[in-house]
Amino acid sequence: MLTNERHEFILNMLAEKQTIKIQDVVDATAASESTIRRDLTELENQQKLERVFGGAVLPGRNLMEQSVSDKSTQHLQEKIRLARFAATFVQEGESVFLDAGTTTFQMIPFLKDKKITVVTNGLTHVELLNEHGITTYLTGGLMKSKTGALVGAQTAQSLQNYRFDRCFLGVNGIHEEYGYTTPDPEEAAVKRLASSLSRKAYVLADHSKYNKVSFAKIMDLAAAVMVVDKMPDDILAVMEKKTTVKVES
Amino acid sequence: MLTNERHEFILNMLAEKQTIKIQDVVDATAASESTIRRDLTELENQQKLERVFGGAVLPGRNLMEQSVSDKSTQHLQEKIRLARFAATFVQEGESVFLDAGTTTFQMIPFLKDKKITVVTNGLTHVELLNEHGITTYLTGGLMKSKTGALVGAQTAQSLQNYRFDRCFLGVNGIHEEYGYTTPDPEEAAVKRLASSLSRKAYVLADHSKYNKVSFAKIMDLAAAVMVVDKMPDDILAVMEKKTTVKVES
DNA sequence: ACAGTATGAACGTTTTTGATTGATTTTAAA
DNA sequence: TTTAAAATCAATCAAAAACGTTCATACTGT
Repeated sequence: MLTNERHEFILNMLAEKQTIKIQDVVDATAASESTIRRDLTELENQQKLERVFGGAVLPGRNLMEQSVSDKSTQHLQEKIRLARFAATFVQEGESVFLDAGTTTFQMIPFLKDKKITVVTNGLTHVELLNEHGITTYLTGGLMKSKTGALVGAQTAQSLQNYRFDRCFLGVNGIHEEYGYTTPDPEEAAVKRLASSLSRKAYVLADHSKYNKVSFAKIMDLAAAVMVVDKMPDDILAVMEKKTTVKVES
Repeated sequence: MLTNERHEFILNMLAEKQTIKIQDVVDATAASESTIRRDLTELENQQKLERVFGGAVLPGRNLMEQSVSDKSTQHLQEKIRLARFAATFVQEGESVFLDAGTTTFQMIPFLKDKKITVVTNGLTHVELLNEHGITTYLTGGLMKSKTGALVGAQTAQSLQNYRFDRCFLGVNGIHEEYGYTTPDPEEAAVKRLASSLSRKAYVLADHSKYNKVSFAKIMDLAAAVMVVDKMPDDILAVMEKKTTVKVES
Protein backbone atom coordinates (compact mmCIF):
# COMPACT_ATOMS: atom_id res chain seq x y z
CA MET A 1 0.00 0.00 0.00
CA LEU A 2 1.41 3.34 -1.08
CA THR A 3 1.87 6.14 1.40
CA ASN A 4 -0.66 8.32 -0.37
CA GLU A 5 -3.19 5.53 -0.45
CA ARG A 6 -2.75 5.01 3.24
CA HIS A 7 -3.21 8.70 3.91
CA GLU A 8 -6.34 8.81 1.87
CA PHE A 9 -7.57 5.68 3.56
CA ILE A 10 -7.07 7.22 6.96
CA LEU A 11 -8.90 10.38 5.99
CA ASN A 12 -11.79 8.39 4.60
CA MET A 13 -11.94 6.31 7.72
CA LEU A 14 -11.93 9.47 9.77
CA ALA A 15 -14.62 11.16 7.71
CA GLU A 16 -16.79 8.11 8.17
CA LYS A 17 -16.32 7.51 11.86
CA GLN A 18 -15.51 11.04 13.07
CA THR A 19 -12.98 9.55 15.47
CA ILE A 20 -10.36 6.90 14.96
CA LYS A 21 -8.10 4.97 17.30
CA ILE A 22 -4.58 4.21 16.24
CA GLN A 23 -4.99 0.51 16.84
CA ASP A 24 -8.04 0.39 14.56
CA VAL A 25 -6.05 1.97 11.77
CA VAL A 26 -3.16 -0.42 12.35
CA ASP A 27 -5.48 -3.39 12.11
CA ALA A 28 -7.20 -2.04 9.03
CA THR A 29 -4.06 -1.22 7.08
CA ALA A 30 -1.61 -3.92 8.13
CA ALA A 31 1.04 -1.27 8.58
CA SER A 32 3.04 -0.90 11.74
CA GLU A 33 2.04 1.31 14.59
CA SER A 34 5.05 3.54 14.00
CA THR A 35 4.01 4.15 10.44
CA ILE A 36 0.46 5.05 11.31
CA ARG A 37 1.75 7.34 14.01
CA ARG A 38 3.92 9.10 11.46
CA ASP A 39 0.99 9.34 9.07
CA LEU A 40 -1.17 10.98 11.69
CA THR A 41 1.56 13.44 12.57
CA GLU A 42 1.93 14.47 8.98
CA LEU A 43 -1.78 14.70 8.32
CA GLU A 44 -2.04 16.89 11.37
CA ASN A 45 0.61 19.19 9.92
CA GLN A 46 -1.60 19.39 6.85
CA GLN A 47 -4.49 20.34 9.09
CA LYS A 48 -6.46 17.43 7.75
CA LEU A 49 -7.03 16.04 11.20
CA GLU A 50 -6.32 16.73 14.81
CA ARG A 51 -4.47 14.31 17.02
CA VAL A 52 -5.77 13.32 20.40
CA PHE A 53 -4.40 10.82 22.88
CA GLY A 54 -5.01 7.41 21.38
CA GLY A 55 -6.03 8.48 17.92
CA ALA A 56 -7.32 11.41 15.89
CA VAL A 57 -10.45 13.47 15.31
CA LEU A 58 -11.75 15.73 12.59
CA PRO A 59 -10.15 19.16 12.60
CA GLY A 60 -12.01 21.91 14.42
CA ARG A 61 -13.75 24.55 12.38
CA ASN A 62 -11.63 27.17 14.06
CA LEU A 63 -12.60 30.22 12.06
CA MET A 64 -16.27 29.52 11.82
CA GLU A 65 -16.59 28.61 15.46
CA GLN A 66 -14.70 31.68 16.46
CA SER A 67 -16.83 34.04 14.51
CA VAL A 68 -19.92 32.21 15.55
CA SER A 69 -19.22 31.67 19.21
CA ASP A 70 -19.26 35.27 20.30
CA LYS A 71 -22.89 35.69 19.43
CA SER A 72 -25.76 34.04 21.21
CA THR A 73 -27.29 30.96 19.69
CA GLN A 74 -30.60 32.67 19.20
CA HIS A 75 -29.04 35.48 17.27
CA LEU A 76 -27.17 32.93 15.24
CA GLN A 77 -30.31 31.06 14.31
CA GLU A 78 -31.81 34.31 13.22
CA LYS A 79 -28.80 35.12 11.11
CA ILE A 80 -28.85 31.74 9.49
CA ARG A 81 -32.50 32.09 8.53
CA LEU A 82 -31.76 35.52 7.17
CA ALA A 83 -28.75 34.27 5.28
CA ARG A 84 -30.59 31.39 3.70
CA PHE A 85 -33.26 33.73 2.48
CA ALA A 86 -30.77 36.21 1.11
CA ALA A 87 -28.98 33.44 -0.76
CA THR A 88 -32.12 32.69 -2.75
CA PHE A 89 -31.68 35.97 -4.59
CA VAL A 90 -28.50 34.75 -6.19
CA GLN A 91 -28.97 33.30 -9.67
CA GLU A 92 -26.78 30.93 -11.63
CA GLY A 93 -23.78 32.53 -13.28
CA GLU A 94 -23.92 35.77 -11.38
CA SER A 95 -21.08 37.67 -9.79
CA VAL A 96 -21.56 38.45 -6.14
CA PHE A 97 -19.84 40.58 -3.56
CA LEU A 98 -19.89 39.33 0.01
CA ASP A 99 -19.08 41.86 2.65
CA ALA A 100 -16.90 40.81 5.58
CA GLY A 101 -19.23 40.08 8.46
CA THR A 102 -20.89 37.29 10.35
CA THR A 103 -24.26 37.44 8.65
CA THR A 104 -22.93 37.30 5.13
CA PHE A 105 -20.64 34.52 6.31
CA GLN A 106 -23.67 32.40 7.05
CA MET A 107 -24.81 32.74 3.45
CA ILE A 108 -21.92 30.71 2.12
CA PRO A 109 -23.26 27.20 2.76
CA PHE A 110 -26.40 28.14 0.87
CA LEU A 111 -24.43 29.23 -2.17
CA LYS A 112 -22.46 26.09 -2.64
CA ASP A 113 -24.35 24.53 -5.52
CA LYS A 114 -24.58 27.66 -7.62
CA LYS A 115 -22.10 28.33 -10.34
CA ILE A 116 -21.19 31.83 -9.31
CA THR A 117 -18.14 33.99 -8.86
CA VAL A 118 -17.71 35.61 -5.49
CA VAL A 119 -15.59 38.56 -4.48
CA THR A 120 -15.10 39.28 -0.81
CA ASN A 121 -12.97 41.36 1.51
CA GLY A 122 -13.47 38.90 4.36
CA LEU A 123 -10.56 36.70 5.21
CA THR A 124 -12.68 34.12 6.96
CA HIS A 125 -15.11 34.09 4.07
CA VAL A 126 -12.64 33.12 1.41
CA GLU A 127 -11.63 29.96 3.19
CA LEU A 128 -15.14 28.68 3.64
CA LEU A 129 -16.02 29.66 0.09
CA ASN A 130 -13.17 27.57 -1.16
CA GLU A 131 -14.19 24.59 0.90
CA HIS A 132 -17.51 24.77 -0.86
CA GLY A 133 -15.79 24.90 -4.22
CA ILE A 134 -16.86 28.41 -5.12
CA THR A 135 -14.55 30.46 -7.33
CA THR A 136 -13.45 33.28 -5.12
CA TYR A 137 -11.51 36.49 -5.53
CA LEU A 138 -10.20 38.33 -2.52
CA THR A 139 -9.74 42.07 -2.57
CA GLY A 140 -6.37 43.38 -1.52
CA GLY A 141 -5.83 45.72 1.35
CA LEU A 142 -4.81 46.25 4.90
CA MET A 143 -5.70 43.44 7.23
CA LYS A 144 -7.86 44.48 10.16
CA SER A 145 -7.11 41.90 12.78
CA LYS A 146 -10.23 42.45 14.82
CA THR A 147 -12.76 41.75 12.13
CA GLY A 148 -10.72 39.82 9.59
CA ALA A 149 -11.71 42.40 7.00
CA LEU A 150 -9.54 43.97 4.34
CA VAL A 151 -9.86 47.74 4.09
CA GLY A 152 -8.14 50.84 2.77
CA ALA A 153 -7.02 52.28 -0.52
CA GLN A 154 -5.90 48.94 -1.87
CA THR A 155 -9.27 47.41 -1.22
CA ALA A 156 -10.95 50.25 -3.08
CA GLN A 157 -8.63 49.89 -6.02
CA SER A 158 -9.19 46.15 -6.16
CA LEU A 159 -12.93 46.62 -6.13
CA GLN A 160 -12.84 49.06 -9.05
CA ASN A 161 -11.91 46.13 -11.25
CA TYR A 162 -15.18 44.36 -10.73
CA ARG A 163 -18.86 44.80 -11.41
CA PHE A 164 -21.35 42.78 -9.44
CA ASP A 165 -24.81 41.50 -10.07
CA ARG A 166 -25.51 41.44 -6.36
CA CYS A 167 -23.81 42.70 -3.26
CA PHE A 168 -24.60 41.65 0.30
CA LEU A 169 -23.67 43.84 3.22
CA GLY A 170 -23.83 43.57 6.96
CA VAL A 171 -24.41 46.70 9.03
CA ASN A 172 -24.48 47.68 12.67
CA GLY A 173 -27.09 50.38 12.66
CA ILE A 174 -30.24 51.17 10.73
CA HIS A 175 -31.89 54.51 11.18
CA GLU A 176 -34.56 56.31 9.24
CA GLU A 177 -32.64 59.57 9.22
CA TYR A 178 -29.00 58.54 9.49
CA GLY A 179 -29.19 55.55 7.17
CA TYR A 180 -26.94 52.48 7.48
CA THR A 181 -24.01 52.85 9.85
CA THR A 182 -21.08 50.75 11.04
CA PRO A 183 -18.31 51.43 13.59
CA ASP A 184 -15.34 51.59 11.24
CA PRO A 185 -15.13 54.39 8.63
CA GLU A 186 -12.82 52.37 6.43
CA GLU A 187 -15.13 49.39 6.39
CA ALA A 188 -17.99 51.74 5.68
CA ALA A 189 -16.15 53.05 2.66
CA VAL A 190 -15.66 49.54 1.34
CA LYS A 191 -19.33 48.71 1.76
CA ARG A 192 -20.40 51.92 0.06
CA LEU A 193 -18.09 51.39 -2.88
CA ALA A 194 -19.09 47.78 -3.32
CA SER A 195 -22.75 48.64 -3.39
CA SER A 196 -22.15 51.36 -5.98
CA LEU A 197 -20.46 48.79 -8.20
CA SER A 198 -23.36 46.42 -7.94
CA ARG A 199 -26.48 46.15 -10.01
CA LYS A 200 -28.42 45.38 -6.84
CA ALA A 201 -27.33 45.82 -3.23
CA TYR A 202 -28.78 44.04 -0.21
CA VAL A 203 -28.37 44.86 3.45
CA LEU A 204 -28.84 41.96 5.84
CA ALA A 205 -30.21 43.06 9.16
CA ASP A 206 -31.83 41.42 12.12
CA HIS A 207 -34.16 43.35 14.38
CA SER A 208 -31.46 44.22 16.91
CA LYS A 209 -29.97 46.68 14.46
CA TYR A 210 -33.01 48.82 14.01
CA ASN A 211 -32.93 52.35 15.36
CA LYS A 212 -29.27 51.97 16.25
CA VAL A 213 -26.77 54.48 14.97
CA SER A 214 -23.10 53.63 14.73
CA PHE A 215 -20.18 55.93 13.98
CA ALA A 216 -19.61 55.75 10.26
CA LYS A 217 -22.36 56.22 7.73
CA ILE A 218 -22.45 53.82 4.83
CA MET A 219 -25.38 55.18 2.83
CA ASP A 220 -29.05 56.05 2.95
CA LEU A 221 -31.65 53.40 3.57
CA ALA A 222 -33.03 53.73 0.08
CA ALA A 223 -29.73 52.85 -1.52
CA ALA A 224 -30.12 49.14 -0.85
CA VAL A 225 -32.74 46.47 -0.53
CA MET A 226 -33.07 45.64 3.12
CA VAL A 227 -33.48 41.98 3.96
CA VAL A 228 -35.08 41.90 7.37
CA ASP A 229 -36.37 39.34 9.78
CA LYS A 230 -38.45 39.51 12.90
CA MET A 231 -38.92 43.21 12.81
CA PRO A 232 -41.79 44.72 14.75
CA ASP A 233 -44.75 45.56 12.57
CA ASP A 234 -44.65 49.30 13.18
CA ILE A 235 -41.09 49.38 11.98
CA LEU A 236 -41.99 47.41 8.92
CA ALA A 237 -44.72 49.87 8.14
CA VAL A 238 -42.13 52.57 7.88
CA MET A 239 -39.75 50.34 5.98
CA GLU A 240 -42.19 49.29 3.35
CA LYS A 241 -42.08 52.70 1.82
CA LYS A 242 -38.57 51.73 0.82
CA THR A 243 -37.47 48.69 -1.05
CA THR A 244 -37.65 46.13 1.68
CA VAL A 245 -37.95 42.39 1.62
CA LYS A 246 -39.13 40.26 4.48
CA VAL A 247 -38.19 36.68 5.13
CA GLU A 248 -41.02 34.33 4.38
CA SER A 249 -41.37 32.18 7.44
CA MET B 1 6.95 -2.84 -26.90
CA LEU B 2 7.64 0.62 -28.23
CA THR B 3 8.30 3.54 -25.94
CA ASN B 4 5.14 5.37 -26.96
CA GLU B 5 3.07 2.26 -26.54
CA ARG B 6 4.46 1.81 -23.07
CA HIS B 7 3.69 5.38 -22.17
CA GLU B 8 0.13 5.02 -23.32
CA PHE B 9 -0.17 1.75 -21.51
CA ILE B 10 0.97 3.34 -18.30
CA LEU B 11 -1.49 6.21 -18.62
CA ASN B 12 -4.33 3.81 -19.27
CA MET B 13 -3.37 1.75 -16.30
CA LEU B 14 -3.25 4.88 -14.20
CA ALA B 15 -6.61 6.16 -15.44
CA GLU B 16 -8.13 2.84 -14.51
CA LYS B 17 -6.59 2.34 -11.10
CA GLN B 18 -6.05 5.93 -9.98
CA THR B 19 -2.72 5.00 -8.45
CA ILE B 20 -0.08 2.60 -9.70
CA LYS B 21 2.96 1.00 -8.13
CA ILE B 22 6.17 0.74 -10.08
CA GLN B 23 6.44 -2.97 -9.52
CA ASP B 24 2.97 -3.54 -10.94
CA VAL B 25 3.91 -1.70 -14.09
CA VAL B 26 7.14 -3.66 -14.36
CA ASP B 27 5.27 -6.93 -14.10
CA ALA B 28 2.64 -5.82 -16.58
CA THR B 29 5.02 -4.58 -19.25
CA ALA B 30 8.02 -6.90 -18.97
CA ALA B 31 10.27 -3.88 -19.16
CA SER B 32 13.00 -3.22 -16.66
CA GLU B 33 12.52 -1.16 -13.55
CA SER B 34 14.91 1.48 -14.85
CA THR B 35 12.86 1.93 -17.98
CA ILE B 36 9.59 2.31 -16.14
CA ARG B 37 11.26 4.79 -13.85
CA ARG B 38 12.38 6.83 -16.82
CA ASP B 39 8.89 6.63 -18.30
CA LEU B 40 7.33 7.96 -15.13
CA THR B 41 9.83 10.78 -14.90
CA GLU B 42 9.08 11.87 -18.43
CA LEU B 43 5.32 11.58 -18.05
CA GLU B 44 5.57 13.68 -14.95
CA ASN B 45 7.38 16.38 -16.87
CA GLN B 46 4.50 16.31 -19.32
CA GLN B 47 2.15 16.78 -16.37
CA LYS B 48 0.41 13.58 -17.33
CA LEU B 49 0.88 12.13 -13.88
CA GLU B 50 2.42 12.85 -10.55
CA ARG B 51 5.08 10.70 -9.00
CA VAL B 52 4.93 9.59 -5.42
CA PHE B 53 7.29 7.36 -3.53
CA GLY B 54 6.68 3.87 -4.86
CA GLY B 55 4.60 4.78 -7.87
CA ALA B 56 2.45 7.50 -9.38
CA VAL B 57 -0.98 9.10 -9.05
CA LEU B 58 -3.23 11.12 -11.30
CA PRO B 59 -2.21 14.77 -11.49
CA GLY B 60 -4.14 17.16 -9.33
CA ARG B 61 -5.57 14.18 -7.54
CA ASN B 62 -4.22 15.18 -4.19
CA LEU B 63 -2.15 18.22 -4.84
CA MET B 64 -3.39 19.39 -1.50
CA GLU B 65 -1.02 16.90 0.01
CA GLN B 66 2.03 18.02 -1.83
CA SER B 67 1.60 21.71 -1.50
CA VAL B 68 0.27 22.17 1.97
CA SER B 69 2.14 19.33 3.55
CA ASP B 70 5.49 20.01 4.99
CA LYS B 71 6.86 16.55 4.50
CA SER B 72 8.77 15.13 7.39
CA THR B 73 9.67 16.77 10.63
CA GLN B 74 13.26 16.77 9.57
CA HIS B 75 12.50 18.88 6.55
CA LEU B 76 10.50 21.15 8.76
CA GLN B 77 13.38 21.66 11.15
CA GLU B 78 15.57 22.50 8.24
CA LYS B 79 13.08 25.04 6.98
CA ILE B 80 12.82 26.64 10.38
CA ARG B 81 16.56 27.06 10.64
CA LEU B 82 16.62 28.52 7.18
CA ALA B 83 13.73 30.83 8.00
CA ARG B 84 15.34 32.11 11.18
CA PHE B 85 18.49 32.94 9.30
CA ALA B 86 16.62 34.67 6.51
CA ALA B 87 14.73 36.77 9.04
CA THR B 88 17.97 38.30 10.28
CA PHE B 89 18.28 40.20 7.01
CA VAL B 90 15.21 42.25 7.80
CA GLN B 91 15.97 45.60 9.39
CA GLU B 92 13.77 47.86 11.46
CA GLY B 93 11.29 49.95 9.54
CA GLU B 94 11.62 48.08 6.28
CA SER B 95 8.88 46.93 3.95
CA VAL B 96 8.93 43.25 3.15
CA PHE B 97 7.18 40.95 0.73
CA LEU B 98 6.54 37.41 1.90
CA ASP B 99 5.72 34.91 -0.81
CA ALA B 100 3.00 32.34 -0.18
CA GLY B 101 4.81 29.16 0.75
CA THR B 102 5.75 27.02 3.66
CA THR B 103 9.32 28.17 4.11
CA THR B 104 8.51 31.86 4.17
CA PHE B 105 5.69 31.01 6.55
CA GLN B 106 8.24 29.80 9.05
CA MET B 107 9.91 33.21 9.00
CA ILE B 108 6.98 34.95 10.63
CA PRO B 109 7.71 34.11 14.28
CA PHE B 110 11.20 35.52 13.84
CA LEU B 111 9.86 38.82 12.55
CA LYS B 112 7.56 39.55 15.42
CA ASP B 113 9.62 42.12 17.30
CA LYS B 114 10.57 44.20 14.30
CA LYS B 115 8.60 47.27 13.35
CA ILE B 116 8.07 46.41 9.74
CA THR B 117 5.33 46.42 7.15
CA VAL B 118 4.65 43.16 5.39
CA VAL B 119 2.84 42.47 2.15
CA THR B 120 1.94 38.91 1.28
CA ASN B 121 -0.18 36.91 -1.15
CA GLY B 122 -0.45 34.02 1.28
CA LEU B 123 -3.75 33.59 3.02
CA THR B 124 -2.29 31.54 5.84
CA HIS B 125 0.51 34.03 6.26
CA VAL B 126 -1.67 37.02 6.95
CA GLU B 127 -3.35 35.38 9.89
CA LEU B 128 -0.15 34.44 11.63
CA LEU B 129 1.35 37.82 10.89
CA ASN B 130 -1.55 39.47 12.59
CA GLU B 131 -1.25 37.23 15.62
CA HIS B 132 2.27 38.52 15.95
CA GLY B 133 1.09 42.09 15.70
CA ILE B 134 2.74 42.85 12.38
CA THR B 135 1.09 45.39 10.08
CA THR B 136 0.09 43.37 7.07
CA TYR B 137 -1.29 44.08 3.64
CA LEU B 138 -2.73 41.32 1.55
CA THR B 139 -2.65 41.43 -2.22
CA GLY B 140 -5.91 40.87 -3.99
CA GLY B 141 -6.49 38.13 -6.48
CA LEU B 142 -7.93 34.76 -7.24
CA MET B 143 -7.76 32.30 -4.40
CA LYS B 144 -5.91 29.09 -5.24
CA SER B 145 -7.32 26.53 -2.89
CA LYS B 146 -4.41 24.12 -3.26
CA THR B 147 -1.77 26.43 -1.91
CA GLY B 148 -3.73 29.18 -0.20
CA ALA B 149 -2.05 31.66 -2.51
CA LEU B 150 -3.56 34.61 -4.30
CA VAL B 151 -2.66 34.84 -7.99
CA GLY B 152 -3.68 36.41 -11.26
CA ALA B 153 -4.10 39.85 -12.77
CA GLN B 154 -5.51 41.35 -9.59
CA THR B 155 -2.52 40.20 -7.60
CA ALA B 156 -0.19 41.80 -10.10
CA GLN B 157 -2.09 45.05 -10.01
CA SER B 158 -2.06 45.10 -6.22
CA LEU B 159 1.65 44.53 -6.16
CA GLN B 160 2.34 47.43 -8.47
CA ASN B 161 1.32 49.76 -5.68
CA TYR B 162 4.20 48.75 -3.47
CA ARG B 163 7.97 48.90 -3.37
CA PHE B 164 9.82 46.55 -1.09
CA ASP B 165 13.11 46.66 0.69
CA ARG B 166 13.26 42.90 0.76
CA CYS B 167 11.34 40.08 -0.80
CA PHE B 168 11.46 36.43 0.27
CA LEU B 169 10.46 33.66 -2.10
CA GLY B 170 10.05 29.93 -1.90
CA VAL B 171 10.78 27.80 -4.95
CA ASN B 172 10.46 24.16 -5.97
CA GLY B 173 13.43 23.80 -8.24
CA ILE B 174 16.91 25.25 -8.54
CA HIS B 175 18.89 24.53 -11.63
CA GLU B 176 22.06 26.08 -12.96
CA GLU B 177 20.67 26.39 -16.44
CA TYR B 178 16.90 26.63 -15.95
CA GLY B 179 17.01 28.93 -12.93
CA TYR B 180 14.32 28.95 -10.25
CA THR B 181 11.17 27.04 -11.06
CA THR B 182 7.82 26.27 -9.42
CA PRO B 183 4.86 24.13 -10.54
CA ASP B 184 2.30 26.88 -11.09
CA PRO B 185 2.88 29.48 -13.84
CA GLU B 186 0.62 32.02 -12.16
CA GLU B 187 2.46 31.75 -8.89
CA ALA B 188 5.71 32.04 -10.78
CA ALA B 189 4.51 35.31 -12.28
CA VAL B 190 3.71 36.70 -8.84
CA LYS B 191 7.11 35.74 -7.51
CA ARG B 192 8.85 37.28 -10.48
CA LEU B 193 6.94 40.53 -10.23
CA ALA B 194 7.46 40.82 -6.49
CA SER B 195 11.18 40.37 -6.81
CA SER B 196 11.36 43.02 -9.52
CA LEU B 197 9.64 45.47 -7.18
CA SER B 198 12.10 44.77 -4.43
CA ARG B 199 15.42 46.35 -3.68
CA LYS B 200 16.75 42.94 -2.71
CA ALA B 201 15.25 39.52 -3.39
CA TYR B 202 15.98 36.31 -1.50
CA VAL B 203 15.18 32.74 -2.44
CA LEU B 204 14.89 30.29 0.43
CA ALA B 205 15.93 26.79 -0.52
CA ASP B 206 16.84 23.64 1.30
CA HIS B 207 19.08 21.10 -0.33
CA SER B 208 16.21 18.96 -1.63
CA LYS B 209 15.43 21.64 -4.21
CA TYR B 210 18.79 21.64 -5.90
CA ASN B 211 19.01 20.27 -9.41
CA LYS B 212 15.25 19.90 -9.55
CA VAL B 213 13.36 21.51 -12.38
CA SER B 214 9.70 22.28 -12.04
CA PHE B 215 7.26 23.43 -14.72
CA ALA B 216 7.22 27.22 -14.59
CA LYS B 217 10.34 29.34 -14.61
CA ILE B 218 10.49 32.22 -12.17
CA MET B 219 13.83 33.77 -13.04
CA ASP B 220 17.53 33.12 -13.37
CA LEU B 221 19.61 32.14 -10.40
CA ALA B 222 21.53 35.39 -10.46
CA ALA B 223 18.37 37.46 -10.04
CA ALA B 224 18.12 36.75 -6.34
CA VAL B 225 20.25 36.04 -3.33
CA MET B 226 19.96 32.38 -2.56
CA VAL B 227 19.72 31.48 1.10
CA VAL B 228 20.78 27.88 1.34
CA ASP B 229 21.31 25.30 4.02
CA LYS B 230 22.92 21.90 4.08
CA MET B 231 24.00 21.93 0.49
CA PRO B 232 26.83 19.64 -0.54
CA ASP B 233 30.14 21.43 -0.85
CA ASP B 234 30.61 20.87 -4.54
CA ILE B 235 27.30 22.50 -5.22
CA LEU B 236 28.23 25.43 -3.06
CA ALA B 237 31.40 25.84 -5.07
CA VAL B 238 29.29 26.42 -8.14
CA MET B 239 26.89 28.59 -6.27
CA GLU B 240 29.44 30.90 -4.82
CA LYS B 241 30.03 32.41 -8.18
CA LYS B 242 26.59 33.90 -7.68
CA THR B 243 25.36 35.85 -4.72
CA THR B 244 24.76 33.11 -2.26
CA VAL B 245 24.44 33.09 1.48
CA LYS B 246 24.82 30.07 3.66
CA VAL B 247 23.27 29.49 7.04
CA GLU B 248 25.83 29.75 9.79
CA SER B 249 25.46 26.58 11.81
C1' DA C 1 29.10 2.65 -41.16
C1' DC C 2 27.79 6.13 -37.83
C1' DA C 3 25.62 9.21 -34.66
C1' DG C 4 21.96 9.38 -31.57
C1' DT C 5 18.74 7.25 -28.57
C1' DA C 6 16.79 3.55 -25.66
C1' DT C 7 17.63 -0.12 -22.58
C1' DG C 8 18.96 -2.93 -18.51
C1' DA C 9 22.15 -3.91 -14.94
C1' DA C 10 25.01 -2.16 -11.10
C1' DC C 11 26.09 1.15 -7.85
C1' DG C 12 25.73 4.35 -3.95
C1' DT C 13 22.21 7.35 -1.87
C1' DT C 14 17.82 8.63 0.06
C1' DT C 15 13.35 7.50 1.97
C1' DT C 16 10.36 4.67 4.26
C1' DT C 17 9.49 1.37 7.56
C1' DG C 18 9.12 -1.50 11.89
C1' DA C 19 11.04 -2.58 16.29
C1' DT C 20 12.87 -0.89 20.60
C1' DT C 21 13.56 2.27 24.21
C1' DG C 22 12.40 5.31 27.83
C1' DA C 23 9.30 9.14 28.80
C1' DT C 24 4.58 10.85 29.27
C1' DT C 25 -0.31 10.48 29.87
C1' DT C 26 -4.39 8.27 31.15
C1' DT C 27 -6.90 5.08 33.98
C1' DA C 28 -8.08 2.91 38.05
C1' DA C 29 -7.42 1.53 42.48
C1' DA C 30 -6.02 2.74 47.22
C1' DT D 1 -5.74 13.08 46.71
C1' DT D 2 -2.03 9.98 45.98
C1' DT D 3 -0.03 6.02 43.84
C1' DA D 4 0.71 2.28 40.72
C1' DA D 5 -0.32 -0.06 36.46
C1' DA D 6 -1.51 0.21 31.72
C1' DA D 7 -1.66 2.54 27.58
C1' DT D 8 0.16 5.77 24.49
C1' DC D 9 3.71 8.62 23.03
C1' DA D 10 8.16 10.63 20.74
C1' DA D 11 12.78 9.54 19.60
C1' DT D 12 16.16 6.54 17.84
C1' DC D 13 18.20 2.95 15.01
C1' DA D 14 18.96 -0.49 11.63
C1' DA D 15 16.96 -3.02 7.81
C1' DA D 16 14.47 -2.87 3.64
C1' DA D 17 12.55 -0.65 -0.25
C1' DA D 18 12.80 2.76 -3.63
C1' DC D 19 15.51 6.16 -5.77
C1' DG D 20 18.66 8.57 -9.26
C1' DT D 21 22.93 8.06 -11.70
C1' DT D 22 26.25 5.93 -14.40
C1' DC D 23 27.91 2.89 -17.80
C1' DA D 24 28.16 -0.62 -21.19
C1' DT D 25 25.34 -2.62 -24.68
C1' DA D 26 21.70 -2.90 -28.16
C1' DC D 27 18.82 -0.72 -31.21
C1' DT D 28 17.30 3.09 -34.55
C1' DG D 29 17.32 5.79 -38.59
C1' DT D 30 20.34 8.27 -41.75
